[in-house]
Amino acid sequence: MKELTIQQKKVLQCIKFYIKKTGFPPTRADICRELGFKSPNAAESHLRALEKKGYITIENGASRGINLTENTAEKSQTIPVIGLVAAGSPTLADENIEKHIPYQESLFLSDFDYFLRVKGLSMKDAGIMEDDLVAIKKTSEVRNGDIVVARIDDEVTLKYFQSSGNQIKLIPANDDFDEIYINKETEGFFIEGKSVGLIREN
Amino acid sequence: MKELTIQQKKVLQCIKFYIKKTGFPPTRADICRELGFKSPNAAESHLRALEKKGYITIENGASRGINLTENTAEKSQTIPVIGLVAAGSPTLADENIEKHIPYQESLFLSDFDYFLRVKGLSMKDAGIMEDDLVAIKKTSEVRNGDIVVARIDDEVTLKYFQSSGNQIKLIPANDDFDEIYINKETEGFFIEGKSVGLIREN
DNA sequence: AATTTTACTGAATATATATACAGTATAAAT
DNA sequence: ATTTATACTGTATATATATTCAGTAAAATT
Repeated sequence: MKELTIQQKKVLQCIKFYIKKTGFPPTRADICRELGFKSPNAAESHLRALEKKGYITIENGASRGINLTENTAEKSQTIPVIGLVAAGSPTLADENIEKHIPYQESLFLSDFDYFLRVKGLSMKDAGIMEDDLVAIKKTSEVRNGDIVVARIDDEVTLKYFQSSGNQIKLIPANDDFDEIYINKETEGFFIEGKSVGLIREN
Repeated sequence: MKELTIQQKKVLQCIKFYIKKTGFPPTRADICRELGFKSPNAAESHLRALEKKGYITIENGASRGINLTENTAEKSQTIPVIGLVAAGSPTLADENIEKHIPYQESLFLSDFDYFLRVKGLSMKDAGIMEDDLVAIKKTSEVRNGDIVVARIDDEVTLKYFQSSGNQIKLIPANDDFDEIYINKETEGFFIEGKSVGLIREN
């Protein structure tokens, strides 16, 4: 979809906000009032631009006849589920995506970017079992004690994070597994994100 | 909320359908067209009746200024979260409800009735930790190996279910806890439901 | 260098729309 | 028995609203 200008984005935001607030779309005059325009034609032309770029549809002749396009309306988005394969990075590349599941805002306390399908039992004492879906927020800002998605070359794992200086410890929650020691500057080492929630489908 | 007449229900349904179809509420004339009325005042009076009964609000002077009330709009339903208190049944009585969280259809494989907030670690080896939310489907039809919500008098617990004949075993997933043996016909024993999923909010 | 797009003001207008008023008739509530 | 609510038709109208036309000016594209 074609990119919007800053001003067009403002108008689109204004429409969304107005619908959320009132339950019905704004008139040209309403948009002018909200954004400080002095002519209804300012709103009109922006609306036609948004229509041309596919963000809204306009029912000609109808009052408040603005309809947000499917892509535009943030109804219930979907979140990708990514398999935790031993070899291969958990990127959002299409070939790694197992499926999409409907996403509900405020499902967890923090927002997140994708679900990781857990393989193995290395985190079982943390209550993370095989086939669980762990909600991952993409970030490299993690604290000691966080459960993180760490990549070492092509290997991806879910572990407790513990650092002191340049030394990083990746700690499993299972006595049958060993801790991993690694240096911050090690080539091929990267923190993909951290766990902010979990779903078990049974 | 006050009951609606058949005709008023038709009008309300018409409004909902119109919004779903077009993205904005209908005019009086639109309602007349949909329902075969010949006077805009027919729609007008029905709208005022719906307003009076609290199903919609009307912004006076605004075109299409109809807004569905919170109860009326079937946005995303909410599911109650119930605390697993040692004494006290996990019924859906108001005093037991901790909060409501937004519900997304097909979040789990099966549908469910409420979330149970887990206290204690008696099921930790099953990956069920303190404060987890276990999705419970109300049913007494459970199979061996199911994780069930069992009530014994006023005590409510989450355990593995195992039965042979009249003998029932409630098995914890933690060596520090003991199995519970009980008879099917025991007074005060009841299977409230079974677990069909889990959410951890971190 | 010429054209298109963006980003408006300002005025004018046809029409879409809410809404009031005048009736008619039946059912329900007080 | 009387009032109120339901369920409309039919007419009328003030105004809310979309939309066109005439401009101005800067930025982006071709």
